[in-house]
Amino acid sequence: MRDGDETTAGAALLAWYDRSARVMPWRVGPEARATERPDPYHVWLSEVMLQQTTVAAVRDYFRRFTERWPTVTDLAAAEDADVMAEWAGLGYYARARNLLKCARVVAGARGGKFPEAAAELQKLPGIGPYTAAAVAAIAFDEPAVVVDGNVERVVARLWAVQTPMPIAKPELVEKAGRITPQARPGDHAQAMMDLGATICTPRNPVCALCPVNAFCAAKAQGIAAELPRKAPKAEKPTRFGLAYVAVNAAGGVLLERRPEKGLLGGMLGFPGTEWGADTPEPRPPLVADWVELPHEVRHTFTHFHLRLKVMLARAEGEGFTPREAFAPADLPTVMRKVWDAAQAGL
DNA sequence: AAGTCGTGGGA
DNA sequence: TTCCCAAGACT
Repeated sequence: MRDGDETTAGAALLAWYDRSARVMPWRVGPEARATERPDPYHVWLSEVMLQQTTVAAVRDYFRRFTERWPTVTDLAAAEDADVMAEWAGLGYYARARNLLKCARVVAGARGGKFPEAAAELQKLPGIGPYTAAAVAAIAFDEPAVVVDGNVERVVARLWAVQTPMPIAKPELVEKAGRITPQARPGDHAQAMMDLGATICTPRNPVCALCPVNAFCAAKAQGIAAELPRKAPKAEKPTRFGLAYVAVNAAGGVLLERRPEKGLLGGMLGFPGTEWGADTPEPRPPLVADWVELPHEVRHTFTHFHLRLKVMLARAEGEGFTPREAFAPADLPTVMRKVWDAAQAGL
């Protein structure tokens, strides 16, 4: 990309977007774009769900949330447990806790209306630099500089930035600002992200189909696939633990609500040991005839692998969740795997 | 300011 | 199987 090309490249990108924007439940279609503004609640909700999460994974969650809670005021009035259960399986559960906090601020102090400026949006729980800029641009037409992983990659390639991530971040933000137009900033941001998701992909970018390939320094140098550069990742350790599945005669299940902070914070789970470097000592939640299941559960989190031995027993006692109040879909995935494993032993 | 925090799909 | 990683935020 050369100085002066920004306007031309931006126009080519928008033209491509008008042709081939992907259809998503939270987007206003091209036919209505001239007359209809996106619902800020929908934009915010989708952007929070999309943090570090693929479009394919988000779609059904977005539909269920908006069907169940059509407005931010409805969401603000929801029970915590219902929101956490609806979020179960999507991951990064702090997002759900902050989502609810944010909804309650907006529905309360702000009378149900989101602030329109990126600087104000960023003060709300769960809204960082990216999400604030994205909501301001898409919902409120502010020419905010929207920088996510896609934009970083596209910009690094357009300017052939060799600086490794995350050191290159400020430089990439500055360059992203150069191609951000005053008009249609929301469509521009979504165009950059669509481009990164479908053409300017991490591996095997399809430069031949790229609407801005004529301006791309990395393509000219034949190094598009190598950018952005990044430091090698640390190896993931393996942790070990025990999980206890107790079922009573009525089909009730022994579950516990995990602490608000930390891994799987605020979610339901089976009682168990800590997860450490070695197989821990047994620590059953109640006295029963525990049987170890033949297959352990394996699950990988962001920064460690987990192997869980699953202990199963039929037992009676206090604190069981009644059969009709328990849905496996309300559990985070690792706990749903434990439940699935237990089914084989029942 | 590095570490923490999920998951499912693709290569 | 294993690795990579996706529309990041929080501490």
